[in-house]
Order: sequence, then structure tokens, then C-alpha cells
Amino acid sequence: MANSKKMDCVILGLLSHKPMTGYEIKKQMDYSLRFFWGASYGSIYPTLNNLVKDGMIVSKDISENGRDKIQYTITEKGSKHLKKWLILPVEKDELRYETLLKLFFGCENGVQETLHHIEVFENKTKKELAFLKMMEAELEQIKDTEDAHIYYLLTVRFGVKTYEAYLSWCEEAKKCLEESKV
Amino acid sequence: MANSKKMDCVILGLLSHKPMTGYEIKKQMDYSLRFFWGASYGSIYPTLNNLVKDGMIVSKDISENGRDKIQYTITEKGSKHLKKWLILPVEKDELRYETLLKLFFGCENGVQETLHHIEVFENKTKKELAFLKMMEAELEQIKDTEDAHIYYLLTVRFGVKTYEAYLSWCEEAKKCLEESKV
DNA sequence: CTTACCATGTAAGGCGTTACATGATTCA
DNA sequence: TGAATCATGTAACGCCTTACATGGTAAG
Repeated sequence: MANSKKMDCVILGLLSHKPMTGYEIKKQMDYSLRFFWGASYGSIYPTLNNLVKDGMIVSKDISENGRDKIQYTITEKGSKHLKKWLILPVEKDELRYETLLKLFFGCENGVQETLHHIEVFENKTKKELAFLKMMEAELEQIKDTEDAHIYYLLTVRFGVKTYEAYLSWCEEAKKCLEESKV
Repeated sequence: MANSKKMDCVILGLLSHKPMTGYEIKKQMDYSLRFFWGASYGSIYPTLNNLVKDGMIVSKDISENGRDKIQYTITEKGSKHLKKWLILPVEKDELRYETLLKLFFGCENGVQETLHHIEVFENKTKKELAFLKMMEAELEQIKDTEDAHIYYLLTVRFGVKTYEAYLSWCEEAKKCLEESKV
């Protein structure tokens, strides 16, 4: 009760914007929440069923583009539940950065291998950053068309700022390790 | 085999620096890895027993300061295992940022509450940053006394850079939301 | 004398992924 | 016609946290 399951709240949050199918929820997560939250079908579909049981959402069988789907809509109860969760203090923000782990133990691995890990990380970050900047540009254009957009934009900018910091660190870290080789 | 349990490798990594007890491993993690990795006793102690069974580490009952402890030392096999894991490509770096989740759904929560979440996040980040800067200063002084220190320093600098980016974002985000109130 | 910290562990249970299973449709 | 994508789910399992359980020592 004190702090509901997060998966529940993420899905309620997404459904508070518009009715969606499980499949669409997954797509939406992979697109909008990709850099700070993830979920698999194996957790999404069971969660949806539980939310229906709890009266937080209702399901409706629809047919679109010649495909059978199950569309979920948030209920009044679900909306209240979401809002209650939103005002609660954040429990924890956590990272599990394997890259940093391998860096921390870099001494056992050698400079060359460690540099390689950094480069892989750098490339991944560059790609993600390009994606985020594209989203940022998109959102800036439609910023005023909907209240929610400003919040989306803020999360995207968070991503942009952190990824830029990562890249700046990569530069420094590479230099630092190159020098230590000499 | 392809990619061993991470908990195993973290512990092997820490033990590769020096022999430690389970309690010390936990302390060390909370201190050095705090901002990118975490673990509880409930996973550390069982992991240690498994590592002994697998011959990756050996245990030794010791008595120190009038206390009975079990000290673990990495074996040749454990060292090889660690090195094998270190050169493997990173599987995934993940964040689970509840703050960003609540921000993303900020529209359902209102500007005021969202600002509050940002301020809490900002304060927590400031404290962590101060801690990291202290570690940075410490490490810079002893940088050349041991090969491993440069790697510790790099992880700490990663933290410093990202936390500074977080704070810079907080400033912007607060302004942005304040303006939207008008 | 009691609080805080040192020190080690177990058990239950939560939470989520991976892999499997199925089948329709669209497009090259 | 075969691959990719749409669409929904289940089952097994892994991994970890929380809470519980125990007991010693140091310091106020």
C-alpha cells in the first residue's frame, strides 16, 4: 500500500495519456522511457491482467487493421491510484553500470582492454545521444500543443545532459589511460 | 559460462585487491561502488559460500580485535575467472530512475509536486557530489602509489561529471517549470 | 546497561527476464 | 513464400531484497 509496485504505476501512467494495447505499451516504453526504464512482455501482460482484476483499468476487445487487439483504458480508481503514487517521495534511483564495474577492476584487465570498453560505451552513448537530440527537436516544436509535452521534454533533456557528460568523461578517461601507458 | 553471474565477479574483483571478510566486502561496496552498484548481505554471504564451493576463493577463520571472522582470499582459478569476465563485452548498463518516471508523468501530478521531486533529487545529488569530490581529492594524492588507483579515480570522475550534469539539469528544469506556471 | 556497530547467516517472497508457444498480416 | 512485424500470452527460473535470527564487543 505504502509504495505500490512500480510496474503497475508505469503502465497506469502511460494509460493516463491514452488507451493502449499491451503491445503499444511496450513500444511506447522502448521509445519514451528507454533510457531510464525498461520492461518485457513477460511482465507487461501479467501486470495488465492484474490491473484489470483490481479495477484500475478496463479492457476492450477491438479490431484494427484487420487485427484483433485488447485495448486498455484507465479507470477513475486507476487514475487516483496513480496520482497517489506520484506525490509519494521517490524511493530509489539506481544504476547498474557494468561498464563502471569493469573500469573499476581495470587494473586486472589492462589498459588496452579497458580502453576498448570505454570506446564501446562511447559509441553506444553517441548513438543514444543522437536519438535523444532528435526527440528533443521534435518535442520543442510541439511543446505548447499539450501540457504533458513539457514533462517529456524535461526527461529528454535530462538524457541529453547526462549523455553529453558521459562523452566528455570518455574523452578525458581515454587521454588519462593513454598517458598512463607511456 | 558465457557471462557469469555479476555478483560473483564483483566479489572476485574486490577480493583481487586484498583478502576480506563478507562484512568488509559489503562496507567496501557501499563506499567505493555505491553510486553504480549495490548488494545486500543476503546476496553477499551465499555468493561467498558458492565461490568457495567452486574453488574461486578460499576461506580462513581468523581472529582480529577479539572478533571471529571469516576471511576470503581469491585463488588462481578465481583470478582467471575474473579476468575472463573482464574482457567480455559489457552486457548492459541500466538505470532505473524513479525520479524521471515521476517527472515523465508530471502532468498528472502538477507543477508544484514535480518541482518538489526535482528539489529532493537536487539535494541528494549535491550531497553525493560532495562525497565524490572528497574521494577524488583523496585519490588524486595517492594516484601514483598503486596501479589500481587510476581506475578508481576514473570511476569517481565519472560520478562527478554525471552528478554535475544532473545539477545543471535541475537548475534548468526548475526554471522551465517555474515559467510554465505563469 | 544499552546503544551502536561488528559479524554471519537463512528463508520467504517479490520482481522481472528469457525462452517458449501461437498465430495473423504485410511486404518484398 | 519467407521474413518481419503485429499481437498475446505462459512457465521456468534467476536474482536479489527484506525481514528474521543470533551473538559478540565497544563505548557512553
